[in-house]
Amino acid sequence: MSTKTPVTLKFLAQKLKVSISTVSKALNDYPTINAYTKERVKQMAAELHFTPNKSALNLQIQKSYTIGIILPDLMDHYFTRSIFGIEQYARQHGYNVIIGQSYDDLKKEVDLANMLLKSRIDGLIIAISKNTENFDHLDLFENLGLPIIYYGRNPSFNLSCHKVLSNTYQGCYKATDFLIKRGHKRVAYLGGPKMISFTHDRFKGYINALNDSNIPFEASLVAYTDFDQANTHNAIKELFYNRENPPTALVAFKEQILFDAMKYLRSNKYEKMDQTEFIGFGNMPFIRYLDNPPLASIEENPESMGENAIKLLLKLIDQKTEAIEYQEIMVDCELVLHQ
Amino acid sequence: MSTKTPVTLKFLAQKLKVSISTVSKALNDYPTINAYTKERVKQMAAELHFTPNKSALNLQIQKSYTIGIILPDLMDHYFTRSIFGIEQYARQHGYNVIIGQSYDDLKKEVDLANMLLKSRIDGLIIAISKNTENFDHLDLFENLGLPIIYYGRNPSFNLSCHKVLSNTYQGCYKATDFLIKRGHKRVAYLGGPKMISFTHDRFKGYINALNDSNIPFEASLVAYTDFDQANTHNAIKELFYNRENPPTALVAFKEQILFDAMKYLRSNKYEKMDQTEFIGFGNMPFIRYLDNPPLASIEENPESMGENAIKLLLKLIDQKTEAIEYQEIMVDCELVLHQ
DNA sequence: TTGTACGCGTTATCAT
DNA sequence: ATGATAACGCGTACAA
Repeated sequence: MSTKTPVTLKFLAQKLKVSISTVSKALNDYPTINAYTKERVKQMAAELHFTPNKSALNLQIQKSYTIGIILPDLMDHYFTRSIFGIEQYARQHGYNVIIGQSYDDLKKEVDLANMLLKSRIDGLIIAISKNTENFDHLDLFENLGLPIIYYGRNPSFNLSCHKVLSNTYQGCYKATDFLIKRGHKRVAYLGGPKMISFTHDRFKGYINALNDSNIPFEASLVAYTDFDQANTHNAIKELFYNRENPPTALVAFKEQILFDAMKYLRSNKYEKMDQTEFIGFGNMPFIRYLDNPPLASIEENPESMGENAIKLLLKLIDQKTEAIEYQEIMVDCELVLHQ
Repeated sequence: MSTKTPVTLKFLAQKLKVSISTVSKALNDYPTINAYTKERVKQMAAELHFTPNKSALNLQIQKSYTIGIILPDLMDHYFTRSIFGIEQYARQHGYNVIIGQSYDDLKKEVDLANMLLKSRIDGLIIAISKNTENFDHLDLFENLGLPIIYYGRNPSFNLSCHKVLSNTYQGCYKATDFLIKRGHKRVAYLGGPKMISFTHDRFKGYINALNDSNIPFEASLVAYTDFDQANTHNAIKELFYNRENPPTALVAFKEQILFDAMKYLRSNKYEKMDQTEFIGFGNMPFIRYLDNPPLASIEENPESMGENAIKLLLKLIDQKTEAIEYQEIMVDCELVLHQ
């Protein structure tokens, strides 16, 4: 009861008075092993709860059947949901998954990458931190022949790589177009941080939707913010106050930002609140708890993005052939109505 | 560029024309190795980006420096936040962390446990699924001498084990007492599923707070629900409608439930809404987006719970001595005001 | 039908 | 100061 002897093939072999390889073969159903012997071995293995040691296996087959995921933050439902898509498919195909959070900190991201390197993962799926401009820690993987999929966040600096991203352009086009079709002539766009490429992709969707409906673009209907509440309030002041013609609809970069904006307008008793319609990116689950939810959400389908990422990754892992062309997969967004 | 030779000690040794053990010792700063040799070896190792193979190390030292976490769902901020506490402390002490989601499904939980067993983790921290009544898959760990900490969810059926839990009794007492001190004579309690022990622990806190203030208990001020919206609406009808003296304050099992309740009352224009005060368990981050937030939240401090769990686990791992007494750690809750 | 021997990458012990 | 060897647990080619 006190000093545990680990249950290994060797241990089983000694107990059964056969050789180690007989035990191994029996457990792996080798046809050359006597049925009775197999029975004895399997019986004893079950009784003692034998489980093959993964480290030993990895060492032997030179493969870990493990893939790594690095992402900024599990508190962000976008990423948490993406894991669901990855995990499902990975497990079905015999792969395990190690998740690491960088907390949007480059140093943590580098540490995680090195840890995963030591663990000899077979491939990596990563949503880079917002400060990742140097890719040395990730290039190590490619140099070793380990495939990387960049997903969820666009590594603008790192052009030649596999990417799986939400089609944020299409999502923003769809939302803007939807608002126009509902009769809005004055649709505003509230963008996110300007360093993030998605901010500009979405802007393109916005402006193309306007163009396609022959609505003239008006610079004063566009403002930018980040995840700081005060900055969002300022942007909203710009867009909605001290002007003759405030917008009648708004498309926002992220629902977190949108909710700050809506709360600000409502608590300041913005008089045209009831005639103004709002759409943001995210489709967060707690929208059901809001007394006055936005008109709709742009659902980015993170699960599907995750699934696309893992599918591509496993293809690259299996394909021991020469590296295939770099892929860029875009996952379409949908509009989800709340009212 | 095409057929990668893995960078191992052997590979380095061949390149440098020294023995494998010299390389190993040089990299590990053995005092017996010539300074110049060390330099040469380290130089080459850095150049070729050598990283020791974790599987080989694990095999050799019979320890993985990895701990497993099994929890129901990363979409639940309570668990996601608990990871933060675990990760920080674990990494500081040289341990890695593997996270697995059971999605509250016993079969998935068993699969995860077996996977972690194969991976030869050094210990496990688990929040059991709501269906976990049989503990065979977890007893395997204890039989192997691997410590388990049950956390976040109370395994009522499995008495002799280490537990780290939120002190839900104390939290509910505090909230109820706070409401009483604010002048409320009629405080209601909306409990969660009756199978969950926390439901009853919280009830005890509620009723003890009443007693300590000499407020008579009234059965009609207590109702139960689960995470289904319709059931919550029914419970709220019971508590607030068709009666002379509805409660003037409510303590709810979980904020998800509380928000459903508040939205229901508000959208039905419950006339005394403005004089009624609400408190729920959770302190969810999106409360800042609500136009009418509850009075306060009971903050369960999941990070601290995670940290307590990992601290105890590492103590048990290091302590190769005979198993110490089973511990039950309670993490106190705090009241966080929103108005 | 079963057993022996080797190698995966690493460290530690014991030569040299 | 350096090198040879064994061991960790496993699968498999080859020998018996």
